[in-house]
Amino acid sequence: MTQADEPELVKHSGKMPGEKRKAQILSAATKLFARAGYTGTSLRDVAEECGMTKAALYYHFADKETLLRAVVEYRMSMLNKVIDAALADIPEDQPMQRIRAFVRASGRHIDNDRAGWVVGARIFWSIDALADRDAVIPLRDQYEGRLRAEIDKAIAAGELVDQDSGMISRLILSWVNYTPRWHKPEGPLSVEDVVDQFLDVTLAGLRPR
Amino acid sequence: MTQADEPELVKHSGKMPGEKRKAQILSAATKLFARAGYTGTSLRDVAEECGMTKAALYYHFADKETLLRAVVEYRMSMLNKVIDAALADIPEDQPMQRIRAFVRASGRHIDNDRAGWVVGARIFWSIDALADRDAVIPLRDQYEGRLRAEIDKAIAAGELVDQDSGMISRLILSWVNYTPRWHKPEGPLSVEDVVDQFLDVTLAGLRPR
DNA sequence: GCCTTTACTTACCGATCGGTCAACTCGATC
DNA sequence: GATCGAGTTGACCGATCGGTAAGTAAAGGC
Repeated sequence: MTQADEPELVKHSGKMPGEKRKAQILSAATKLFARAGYTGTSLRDVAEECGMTKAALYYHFADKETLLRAVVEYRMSMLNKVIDAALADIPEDQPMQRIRAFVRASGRHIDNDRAGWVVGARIFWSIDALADRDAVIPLRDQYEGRLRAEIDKAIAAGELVDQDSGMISRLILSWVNYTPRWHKPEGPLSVEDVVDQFLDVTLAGLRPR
Repeated sequence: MTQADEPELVKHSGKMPGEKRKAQILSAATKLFARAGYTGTSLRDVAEECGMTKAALYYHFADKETLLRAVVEYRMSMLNKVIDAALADIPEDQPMQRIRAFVRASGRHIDNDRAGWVVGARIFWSIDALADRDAVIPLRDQYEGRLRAEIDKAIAAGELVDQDSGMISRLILSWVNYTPRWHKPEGPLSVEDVVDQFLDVTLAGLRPR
């Protein structure tokens, strides 16, 4: 599921069954795209990281853009699964608890898969010439919609001030998305810890008077 | 000072005095780096945008990295000037007002020079192979230090809860830096308006009980 | 034993990249 | 009007890019 969980996938030479190879390529591409950017990563780099030839990549993916899209689609669908699992435990009528679960699960996801997050949240959306984002946009909307729905419910229940829920969700997603830009994994606080603290401040600032 | 203020600089062919040409190149490079990224922008693109040849670029800048560094140094020093000017009007013993002035000036700066902000805040720091960031790091520290100093004063004065000022400044800079990622210039709210609203929420959440 | 499919390799393509160089233009200086 | 240097040009370099063509080793079904 995460980079850290797939150590056996790197640098494996020789033939591999298609699905396993595809997963390995996705993992390697995620890592390299996150490190050097999309245009800064060559397909030779990706192939070498997998212990294979560049030409073999084209057996599994049509071209470089398709590979990038596959990386992002995979990571975004994983994120949505994580969010769904986190919200499943919490009653529908507890929007404040569900907001916290959303934020914590997002932080945990970033802790588990930083490279995937970088590619999915930063790199993918900043490639100007990228054609056909159609498959990924619904995945992003699903993620953001989960949060916004809970904010709306919290406002309706009088647990948050009656402000535009779009603005509130963008405020929250700001520091969720920005944390890995400065956060160092080796520090005492995990990303999950940090966003939990930030949520305390933000929710306190949004409490109805 | 900003992209919008330099329309006469683009596509001017023929000879130009060195300083003016350099400013034009910086402006064009800023725009193109922001649009397509560093590796995604070729020096031919930059030269063409200026109405000159790629070879002529090398008369003004040693290489591509030097050009990027020059772009970022220029934009960061402009940002620090804007911040200094905004803080100059406000008494030293009013840290909360000074925090707001800092945030508003940052938002205004983003409104005025989005491309410069994108290159300076996003692209520059994500180029992994970039050597010698030494000239820019102090400029960034100066910017962030301005905010943190005011937060420390506000905490000491009992106007903010006694939490780690580094975390508080990172929380604030999160949504300041993240706003241009979703904000559309043609909308009703400017970046300055948005960060002003976000500051209301955040400061309310940090008020001592 | 044969044939198809899967997964891959070597060799190559044209385009473009960052960067270099000798030669040129042209206004200012004397 | 010769000189000089700032600014620029076009032609070129080796390297690398994304992508392709042709062929092959191994595995599985029949």
